Amino acid sequence: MTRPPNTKPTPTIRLVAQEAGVSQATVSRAFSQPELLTPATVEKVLGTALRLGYVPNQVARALSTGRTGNIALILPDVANPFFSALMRGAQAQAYKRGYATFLGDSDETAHLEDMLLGKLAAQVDGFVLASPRLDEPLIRKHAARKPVVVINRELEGIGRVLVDTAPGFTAAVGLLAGLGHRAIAYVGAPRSSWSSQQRARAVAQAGTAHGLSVAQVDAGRPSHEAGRDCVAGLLAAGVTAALAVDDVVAQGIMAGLAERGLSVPGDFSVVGCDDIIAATTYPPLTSVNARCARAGANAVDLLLNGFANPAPPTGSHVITGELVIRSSTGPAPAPDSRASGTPPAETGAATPDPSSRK
Amino acid sequence: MTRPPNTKPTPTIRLVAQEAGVSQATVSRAFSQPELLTPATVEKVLGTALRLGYVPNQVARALSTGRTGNIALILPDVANPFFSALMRGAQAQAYKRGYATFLGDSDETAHLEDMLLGKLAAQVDGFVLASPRLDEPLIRKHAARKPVVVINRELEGIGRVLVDTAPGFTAAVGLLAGLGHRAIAYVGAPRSSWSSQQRARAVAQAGTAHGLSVAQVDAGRPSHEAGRDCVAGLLAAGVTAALAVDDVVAQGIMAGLAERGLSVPGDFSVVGCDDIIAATTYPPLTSVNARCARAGANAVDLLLNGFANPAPPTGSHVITGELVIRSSTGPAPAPDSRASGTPPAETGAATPDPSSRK
DNA sequence: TGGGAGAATGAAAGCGGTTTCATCGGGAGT
DNA sequence: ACTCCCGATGAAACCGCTTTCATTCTCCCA
Repeated sequence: MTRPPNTKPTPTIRLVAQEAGVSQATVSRAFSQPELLTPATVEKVLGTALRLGYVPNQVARALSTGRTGNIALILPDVANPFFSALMRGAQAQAYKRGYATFLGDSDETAHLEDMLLGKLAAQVDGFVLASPRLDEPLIRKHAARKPVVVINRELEGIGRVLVDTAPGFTAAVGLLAGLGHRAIAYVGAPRSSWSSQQRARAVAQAGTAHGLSVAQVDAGRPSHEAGRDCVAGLLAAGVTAALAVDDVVAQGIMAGLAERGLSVPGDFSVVGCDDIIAATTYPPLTSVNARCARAGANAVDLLLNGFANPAPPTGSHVITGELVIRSSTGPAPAPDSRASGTPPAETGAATPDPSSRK
Repeated sequence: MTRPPNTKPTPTIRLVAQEAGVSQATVSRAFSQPELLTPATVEKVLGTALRLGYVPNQVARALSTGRTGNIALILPDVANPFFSALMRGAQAQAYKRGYATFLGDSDETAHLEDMLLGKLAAQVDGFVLASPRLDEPLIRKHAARKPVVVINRELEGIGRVLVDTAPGFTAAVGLLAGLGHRAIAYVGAPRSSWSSQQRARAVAQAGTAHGLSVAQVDAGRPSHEAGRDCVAGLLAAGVTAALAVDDVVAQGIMAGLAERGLSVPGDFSVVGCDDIIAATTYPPLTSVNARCARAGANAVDLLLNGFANPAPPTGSHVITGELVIRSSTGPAPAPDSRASGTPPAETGAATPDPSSRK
């Protein structure tokens, strides 16, 4: 039982009890249920505790009570802006409600996710699983042990927060149709992603409704590179606009277009999703706002509220993502003006930018 | 001792012991000191443990041993790509070495940082403090209780990882000087930031060495908006190139320039720092690589290695950031060619992009 | 004035591990 | 063949706190 280095012997409840001339139970109660004690006793105990610099040991308390005051947030990739934002919202909300947050990055792999869930289980009161890569039975196994709230995954009977970006994508397709585009593409992630599937479906349906031809492109792991690499395919397919699964891919597409001397939105329109980094490019990206931070905060609320009830959290909470129109979308190019290498329009299309004020 | 809701009785060491027909002590040893046991016994125990889904309870272990197997990572803003990347590296390294990671976002405030340190202290074996906003005495106070490693802060006697970007900035100034720029600017964050100070100094010194005039601009909290907003000032100051405290600000500057119809690098050169998101714009940003992920991983290593020693970690570990030349830097514009709104050069300057392969 | 109800407190049994110390066999040395 | 010693395992104490249950002690009311 070697103590870790650099740790001054911390005063324990026993010492305080001795010093104050009461029992350990009384000291304990002075901290957790003072209403059971005489005000005088409470004062005496708290006084000596303060004098001794005593602070209740959270670990011991957790072992005894079974509640840790911690939650864990597991997500596929911290470096992805969507998850960073989500994490920020979640962590802040947890802190606000008195909980500390473990972070687990699964590096997009189901296996690591499983390991993290297992390792952390004893140290937390519940999990928030963002876009889990784990298969359903495994998720349910873990959910049976500890309360779990998932984000962006449809699992009946498990608490979940869903960011419904379908309306935003539908609106985006409508926007493009109105701008005269006749052939568009959706650039998605692998089908394991619930979000990407949902978005693909919305684009396909809206495309049909507007009489557009819709190409579906799978970019693989969503990254800037992936977006850039699929530009050749997009141009070959003859589309004049692309909707991407997220802003990172959308920016990749913009970079790929720029490399070829094509301007946005003059020659090609691009729509992203998440709206975290959409405003940081030039031209700023038209994007579907996913309210990531709010999704994180809501998930934490759902989880924490569930602690009070005997039953696990089970409701589903839907957040609707709306289209934010900026300057990466514009009128479809005339059929022959393409590939002429015209310089980018300086001010973008005449679409408003309702979010530039934020 | 009400258990939290929704908790199936987790298998304990006792159950495994019964099931495997051995004592608790043996089960414990099978996990923590298997070399004391017969290989056959170990196998038997681990087998039944696996079958039962037993995982050692970290909380109980922590109470007994005094070491939690956790560390905490405190940083000013999770959403900032620099810290996201750092976090990713830190978390991965901690996991690799068997530690779980608490995340604390201080929202750039010293007070929250202090609270987090206090709340988490009992649950972790040590802290990694990235770019702490806390004042020195308070940091030392916490460091006296638990091992602490700081990133990007110079505190004698406390373990620290410093990302030395000065050489990169010096090289960047040299590059700009070679390209014919005579008046440049450094766009920094408030002076509370060690990194920004260090960079400002490097730019000033290198500028003097090359006979350039160097303007110092304080952009406030480093953000895309801040970068965009300072463009007017930059142009008014008559500089033809700017070095920014980080890539986010650099991208803001690029956006501000684009809004005014100025092309990069045709009319103006921009250099960023961190190199996390530098390659995701068009033109891709020349940037000083800060090796964020490595900084995070190194900090964790420093902290964890310190656990073995009786004394707290105290060394300083320096990571040198090198300049990565991409396409946002080019020859200084001819004095009169400015503001003509020429389209961006399609391929950027003739500078190589050594990192485009990554 | 006696009997309870109830409030304040204490004793002690866990929570789920780790670790010391004792125990038990079984070669090796002579 | 008889110690001696060591390697493998078990029994039990302990980590610091919570909580049940028992114990006192008051105080109120019949």
